[in-house]
Amino acid sequence: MMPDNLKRYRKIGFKLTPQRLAVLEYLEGNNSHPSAENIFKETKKRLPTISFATVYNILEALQKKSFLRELTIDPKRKRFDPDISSHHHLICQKCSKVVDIHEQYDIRVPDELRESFEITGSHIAFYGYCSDCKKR
Amino acid sequence: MMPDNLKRYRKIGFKLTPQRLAVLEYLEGNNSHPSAENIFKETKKRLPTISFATVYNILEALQKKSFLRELTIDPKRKRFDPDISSHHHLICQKCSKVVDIHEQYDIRVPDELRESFEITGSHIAFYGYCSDCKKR
DNA sequence: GTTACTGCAAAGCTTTTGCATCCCT
DNA sequence: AGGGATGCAAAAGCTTTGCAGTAAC
Repeated sequence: MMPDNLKRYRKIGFKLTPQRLAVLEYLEGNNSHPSAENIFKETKKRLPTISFATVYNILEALQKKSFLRELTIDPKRKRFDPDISSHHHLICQKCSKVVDIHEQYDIRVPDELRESFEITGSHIAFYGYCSDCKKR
Repeated sequence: MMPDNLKRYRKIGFKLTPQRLAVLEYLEGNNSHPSAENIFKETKKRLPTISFATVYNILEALQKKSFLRELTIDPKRKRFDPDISSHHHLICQKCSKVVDIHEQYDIRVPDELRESFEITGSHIAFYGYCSDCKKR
């Protein structure tokens, strides 16, 4: 609970409740790409009364404020990423581990499509097997 | 029910039941990226007794035989694509319409990661608003 | 005749919602 | 003080499963 972070959290522009602080602190620098359940279970350790609905509320609020990104990369569930810088991901098809890929790729939508679609972003999903899983 | 297709369907190597034929024919050349519910409702028009469980069974069987691809691009539900050639997609963030992007992109995972991960594939998701939705 | 598939209903997960209470600002 | 956030429980999707009956090969 370093005061530096507190300062940043205030800038999000929403009420800083203990629940929100718990989620924010859990997400701080977290690159595990947790699911809502992961976040619920971990924050529950510090704040046993927190509810699932509150966690979902907080996650949605953080997304609206652009402090959190929802990943559509795991077929089983939504994953969340507090790193909102432009980057891509690699997911293990067996254990669902997700790792970051901070690499710049030159990907542009063909002009024909640009005319009809207004593009807002892009994301590359790489699929494979992590070191733990590839050895069967 | 053109005989040409029937021939191809036999090569899939599974029992050709009326339910499977209905799904296969619905998917034939279909580039609407339907959800399981779409597929269920459409095949039900021709085969009113078909059940949801059967549709899911068939979709899973087709994936195992590599005749169908499951898309993890719509946050709300799984989408299916009978086009198994390597290509990418663009999804409307408002109406969830998905369109194909058959364009070659040069995307490679950094070497460091290649060492630990065994890469099996990749997919680019572009996000935006389609012509119907961008005019509010 | 076998084996695999279907249909039904029920269950399993993940995510959302309504609402009374509470508490951050 | 007021408005927004929480917690609970219930519901709402989407997807999966078990199993008895059935049909494709």
